Parts: sequence; C-alpha cells; structure tokens
Amino acid sequence: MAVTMNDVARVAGVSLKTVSNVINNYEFIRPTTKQRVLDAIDELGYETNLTARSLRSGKTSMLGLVLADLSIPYYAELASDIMKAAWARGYRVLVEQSGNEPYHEKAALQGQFRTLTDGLLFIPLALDAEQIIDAAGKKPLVLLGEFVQDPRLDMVLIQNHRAAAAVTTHLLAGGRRRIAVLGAHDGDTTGSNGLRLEGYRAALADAGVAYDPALVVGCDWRRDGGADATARLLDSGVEFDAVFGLNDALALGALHELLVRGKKVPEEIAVAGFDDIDEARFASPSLTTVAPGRAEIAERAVELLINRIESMDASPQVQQPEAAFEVRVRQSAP
Amino acid sequence: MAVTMNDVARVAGVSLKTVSNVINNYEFIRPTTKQRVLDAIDELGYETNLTARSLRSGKTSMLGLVLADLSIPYYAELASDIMKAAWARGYRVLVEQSGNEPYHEKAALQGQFRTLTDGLLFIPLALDAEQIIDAAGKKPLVLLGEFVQDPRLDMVLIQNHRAAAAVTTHLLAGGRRRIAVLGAHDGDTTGSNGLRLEGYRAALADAGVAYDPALVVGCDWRRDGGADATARLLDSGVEFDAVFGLNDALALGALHELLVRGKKVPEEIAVAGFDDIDEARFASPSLTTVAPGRAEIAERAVELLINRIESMDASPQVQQPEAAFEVRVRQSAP
DNA sequence: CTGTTGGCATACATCGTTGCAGATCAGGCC
DNA sequence: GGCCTGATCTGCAACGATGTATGCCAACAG
Repeated sequence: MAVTMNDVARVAGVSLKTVSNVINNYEFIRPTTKQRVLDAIDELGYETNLTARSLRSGKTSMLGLVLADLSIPYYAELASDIMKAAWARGYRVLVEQSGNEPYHEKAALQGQFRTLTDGLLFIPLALDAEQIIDAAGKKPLVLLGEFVQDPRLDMVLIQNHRAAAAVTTHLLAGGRRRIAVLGAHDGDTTGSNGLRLEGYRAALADAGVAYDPALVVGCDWRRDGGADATARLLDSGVEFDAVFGLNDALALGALHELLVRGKKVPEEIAVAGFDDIDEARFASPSLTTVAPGRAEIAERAVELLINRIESMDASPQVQQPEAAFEVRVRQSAP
Repeated sequence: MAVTMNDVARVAGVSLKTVSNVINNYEFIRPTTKQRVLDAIDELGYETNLTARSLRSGKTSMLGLVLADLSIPYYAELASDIMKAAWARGYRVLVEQSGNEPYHEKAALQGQFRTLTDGLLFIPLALDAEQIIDAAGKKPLVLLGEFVQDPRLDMVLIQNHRAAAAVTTHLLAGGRRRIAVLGAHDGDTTGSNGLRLEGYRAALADAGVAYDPALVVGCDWRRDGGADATARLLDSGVEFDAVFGLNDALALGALHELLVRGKKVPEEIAVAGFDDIDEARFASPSLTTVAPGRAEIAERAVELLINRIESMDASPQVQQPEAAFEVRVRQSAP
C-alpha cells in the first residue's frame, strides 16, 4: 500500500538502487538522473521506511531514556533538554517510565525495548551499580544523576557534594544555625541523598556548627513528602531556622506546609532546595536553590552516548564529566 | 553478532519457524518442544528484534505524541498518563516536541517520524484544522486539547466552555464581580483561549454581571506571561477583585506577581486557574482550579487511537468523546 | 586499435522476522 | 487397508531498504 523505492524507481525509469543512492546522497549521479528521481519521489509522495532502513543498517537512530516519571518536573525538564540535544544530532528519544520500581528498571535495561535503541540514557533510582552492570546488555549505556556511582560505568556527574555544601554555606551566611534537611536519613552516604547530606555536613563542619541528627528527616522526594516531613518536624518541637530540601519538590512541599502553619518565610524560617526547576522561580516566596547544570548534563550525556554509539570500539576508558552548578539566591533564603 | 532466531533454532534442534511460533504463542506446539525452545532462548539470551518484526508485520507498536514541550507541566503530566495508558495496551510512545512552531508541527505530521509509528496523538497549537487535514497522511490521527476543533477529525474534547464557566461561577459565588482574565484577547472565540473566554462570558451573563474587555489580557500561556500580564493590569489602574488564568501556569504567574506586589490572596484578590497541574495543590496559597480530566483524556485518546489502528476499515464515523471536569476549590479562591 | 581509468548505473544477496502453504504423522473410522 | 482429521512442524517467500560486486560506456593514453 505504501509507496516504496521500487515504485519510485519504476516511475523514474531507473533501478531501485539508484533511488537509494539519490536518497543517501551518493556522489556520482548525473544531475539529470538525480532530478528525475527527486521528481518521482515528489510525485508519489515517497517516504523512506525507517524500519526497513534500521533492519538493514543495524541502527535505529533512537536513544532510550529511562526515568521514574515525566510528571516529576525535574525529570520532565531534563527529558526535554535531552530530546533537544539528541534531535540536534539526528537522534530521537524513546522514553520509558520506570515508576522508580526495580522490576521496571531492570526490564528497561534488558527488555526488547533495547532492540529499538542504539544506546541508553538511564537515571537509576532503584538499582545499584552491580545490578545495573549485570542487567545491562552490551549496547552503550550512560548513567545520569548518580544515585549510583561506579568506576566501571559511563556517567555524567552532578556535583552533589559541593553543590549541597554551597547551598548550606549560603544558609549559614544568612545567620541560620539550625538547618533541617529533608530527604535523607542520618548516616546516608551514597546516592544523591547521601552525597548531598555529606555536603551539608561538610559545610556545617567548615563553619564550626554542630551536626544534629534530629534535624535530618527522610521522606519521598516529592512535594507531599516534603510537606509531611515538615509537619512532623514542626510537631516534634525540634527547633530549626531553615529547611534544606534535597530537591526542589521537597523544598516546595516544605514551603507550603510552613506557610500553612503560619510561619514566616524567610523571616522565621529560610527554605532552600536543589535542582532549580522552573517552578522554583515562581513560588511565593520564590525558592532559593542550586541549579545543577541541567542543560549541560543533558548535552554531555547525549554527546557521550552518541560518541560511544558511533565508535563502539574506541576509547574503552570510562568517562565521567562533571556539570557546573550555581546557587540561585531568591526570596526564600536571601 | 546478535543472537537470532536461527541460532535458537539450531540449539533447540527445531526449525526457525517453530521458534517464531513459540514466541508468538502459536497454539499447536508440543509442550516438550516449546520447553526446548524456551530453554534455548534462555541459554542464548535471545531477544526478538523488534525492527525486523515491524518490517515484516507492518506494525511498529509505537504511537507518536506531538506536543509543545515537556518542560511545561501540563504536557508533561499528560504525556506521563498517555504513556501509561499506551503501555497497558502494549504500545510505546515516541514523543516529538514541536516547540509550538508551525514548521515543526507540520514536520511531525508528515515527516519520516510517522513511518515509525502506527498512529499519532497530536496536541495542535500552531496549525488549524485545514492545515492539519492537508498535512496529515493516511495513518490514524487523534487530536487532543482542541485548540482545534473540526468535524472531520477524531479528537478527545475538553469541556473548555463549561469548565471555564464553572470556575467563573465559583468566583462569582464568592462575591467577586471584577474578574480579570489572563491568556485571551477580547473577541477570541475559537481555540482553548476562545472557548474558555466564552465560558467566562456566559457565566458572567448568567449572573447578570457586565463583561468588561479591559479585564481581558492576552499573553503567553506560561508563568512569566501570567506574571507580566498581572503587572500590566496592576499598573494600568484597572480595578479587579479576582484573576482567572486560562491555565494554571498563568494563574501561578499571576499569584506570584500579586504577592510580590503585596496584594493579599484571596482576601483582596482571588485567583483561579485551569488544568489542575500537580503544582497547583502545593502553591501558597494553594490554587483553585478546574481539573479537565487529564487521566480520562489520556485514556480515551489512546483507546480511540488504538481502535483506529487495529481496525483501520471499520467505523469511519468521527469520534469526539468529552472528558468530565471538576472544579477544585482551594485557598486562592475559597 | 587495444587497454585503462573513472563516472554512473545495476543485480543480487542480505538484515531477522512472520504469513502462507504445505509436509508429516498418529489415530479414528468405515 | 484406505481415507480423513487434526495436531505438529517445516520451507519458502516476502517486508523495504542498503552493501558489495560488477557491468557498461566514454574518454584518453599508448
């Protein structure tokens, strides 16, 4: 039913392969022939069947992207950047939502899904490095966001530790001494939660402020997690003059809860987050946070992955570039 | 290099076609044979090459989704729902960002991209019905969100008019009489902007409140558009006691600007939006808005599209189901 | 006139599957 | 025994493109 190269060839009066050559910009084609083919393509409305091309060439020109859920703003914004970066290089992106479940993450790493892509960008949340290495096939894989960090894997690093320290230092500079942390448990040292918590502790130590585990509250990295944790903190009677949400969703949830409880932000309690999602600028008060270099992360990750794809053999050396971060000071913690 | 059915067949000691039959759950296979094949698949780590299957079968089991940008929360949340609905039916979703540009929208409708999908979900922003019909190929197409509405096209309808009227009525019931509208120009009657504006006017008329064009401010449907428009409104000296953002981003932008300017919300000025994005619940004050039935829209659209795909010939009748809406009353306009 | 070169076009095999049309074989029935 | 039925398995030809090898012809050198 669809128009094929064969049809075009017949109309143009050339062989099928010549049509293929025209489409692929083969050098040695007489201009007149080329024009005849192009006219035929136009006339018939021919479009190359990418499926067939993929089968023959072994490349799909698609990248897989595995993340928890697009309804989470940080991932959505990152996905948007990634798609633009990939597009600019002639690749499309096939998104797979893992829902943060190990089962789905593993399925995405192994599953048939992989046969549709030339390589995979993966934001691991539930699996650890060992499991990822076990599950991953031989196709190129680049990790993002480093809940996981491992010398055997390509990844683009967020400077969790230093960025978190920078935010904490900013809060300390504002005179805050009792800074609550939302989204980690006392003792976490790995993953984004652990690294950010460590950054926080390092900043405290630098400033000579004591670390109080009572100020550290674990919860889901979502708005309602942040709100709940803040409520618990307030109810517990622990004193604090600032809240550091380990991501913006947590901070925004905290902000909401504080305002509901009649606390003045930032006068009584300052609030800071991590990620600089769009929403942070428009919260009331606007949210102080740290931008982890999202666009740069997307760009680097896509670039790294495509390099791996297009030169499979070369450079077996693992790469782990770091993105630059920047503290964005706004009203919630001036 | 990759393991193929042929390899599996050799190991299992059966024909290639039998392997295929096992994979496709062909009925008449001796259990022992089936087991032998499954064992071989396991042993070799065979995975079906979906590209080859697509070529042979003519189906890709992928749906295209064209929207402006995933960094816009409403689209991201809708995309997430659509992907889940599609997944549940054995389809994947290939997202294409149009950036709200006619050129990109047209490319997405026609381009080679379509050869990778069995059908398309399309949220048109820049093209009108005529252009869409011209550009679209013969593959199934379902429109969402109806900036465009046309009897020749399948689509899932948002009840723009009635939902906007309901929100307006809610504001009126709260005693507001000077309700500013952000995101439409006086006189708009088509598209989401026009339909929502008409709903607003209808509600005013019902309540016997005069319509004042000075209260209607056009702008980009984004947070900063809403903030700017609100600033202009305040500066212009026009009196108003409520703001109705034609989507939540506008309303949140307005909310932000009002608070920055020291206005009390909702005491002095009430704010309401449209979409019920996640963020609305966690704004401070939380945002009154109308939920257009996002999950239902996603579900219906995917269902409709897949029905079209799987029975191309049947039911040439255009379908345009309507999703149920619901006003969500929160603090910004109690 | 023959041999070589280079531009241009073609034929054929092939990528990994699935649809179609048998082939084979055991069991049941007359 | 011959024939039919239905379960089980197989071979061949596609799907629509591209890589490789090669053919053909004009131009040009010897």
